[in-house]
Amino acid sequence: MPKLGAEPIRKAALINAAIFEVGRAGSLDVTVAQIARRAGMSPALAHHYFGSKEQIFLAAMRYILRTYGQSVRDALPGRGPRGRLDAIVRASFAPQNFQRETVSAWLNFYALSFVSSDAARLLRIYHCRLRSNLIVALRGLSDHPEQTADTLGALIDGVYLRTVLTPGPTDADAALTTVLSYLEEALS
Amino acid sequence: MPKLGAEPIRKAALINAAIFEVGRAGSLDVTVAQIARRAGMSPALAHHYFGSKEQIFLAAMRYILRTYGQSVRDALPGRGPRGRLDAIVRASFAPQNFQRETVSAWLNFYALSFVSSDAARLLRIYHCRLRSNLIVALRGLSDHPEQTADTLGALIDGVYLRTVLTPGPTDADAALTTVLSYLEEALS
DNA sequence: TAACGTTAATTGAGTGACCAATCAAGAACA
DNA sequence: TGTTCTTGATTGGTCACTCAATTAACGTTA
Repeated sequence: MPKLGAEPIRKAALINAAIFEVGRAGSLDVTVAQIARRAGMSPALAHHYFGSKEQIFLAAMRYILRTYGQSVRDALPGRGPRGRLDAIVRASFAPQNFQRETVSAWLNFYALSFVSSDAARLLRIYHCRLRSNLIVALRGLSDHPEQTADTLGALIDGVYLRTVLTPGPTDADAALTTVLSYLEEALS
Repeated sequence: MPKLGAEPIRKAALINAAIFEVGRAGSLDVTVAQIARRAGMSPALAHHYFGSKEQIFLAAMRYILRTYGQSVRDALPGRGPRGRLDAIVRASFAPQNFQRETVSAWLNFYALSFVSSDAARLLRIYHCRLRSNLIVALRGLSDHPEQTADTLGALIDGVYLRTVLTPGPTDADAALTTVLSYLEEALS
């Protein structure tokens, strides 16, 4: 049933499936066959479009990064410095970015950066951008914007980690409260 | 060269090798052959003593947990509440517990808890114990000991994560400073 | 518009590599 | 002699990746 223009649709389906499967398994140890099956196609087709499993993972990582970056950018404009700060933090816990599978996949892609230099590059870019966004937003609010930014970044990662590890439904509100309370203390 | 009493020595060597290899690879995706080779023996012997790869991982996880718990206990006695708090935090960044490979292995064993219920059990016990240790130590120092304990726990995990991801030598001092500065702010 | 060649989409059936786990057997000690 | 230690060889299974073949859409041209 070959309809033309299947490529972007198939690729998107594979990326979603990869995020879901990695998130579900809690590790990168998922087979191309699993991903392809969830995306509703044969493993051969997945290889046809992406060439290798690593390329699927990298595309998924880029997708998550892009989605996150977009939701930060959407939330930024037209507020004071404190508003910008809030926006960044809130974006980290917004529903699109805080599904259990997404967060779990995200953490597992961290691990990919040990093996793949492409993944390491993506991650470094993301980290630097988040850090400089935070530092800019913190200027004038904190006495040591850089230290506060580093603490805040680490805290967000840690909360992600614990969210994934805690069984049951993810509680975005609790996570957000933890981080915002820290900010409240740090900026007063 | 069969000398008697090799079992504990061989097991210890395998546990060390497993931590090192998992830490180095940044994932649980290491073969029994790799672990055995680093420990200076054949893969068959590793299976002989541990039965399965999962058992090797679990033993390594227990070892890390025991070492950490011991260094906390060593540092606890004979101080005020604030001293106890410091002791717990400092133990987390003490040299035995803060080698890059150890921290990396530790984070990867987190992931094991998705797959292995034994690993999940170990992890839950550790988390509860750390949390209650922190809450007790925070009583009288913080207005909301539980919230502070959760934030502190997440922050430590996050700092671990970032330490592993940052290339170059691990900087225990910087990590410690980040966490202690947070405490300073939170308790004032 | 009908016939035809080109290209995209799709998969079943491999292939080769790797790996966890087993086993039988040898070697050294008590 | 029996027990512990040790390993080479083997097995069964899994998986990433390839290939050849099929099907259907599209463009072209007579």
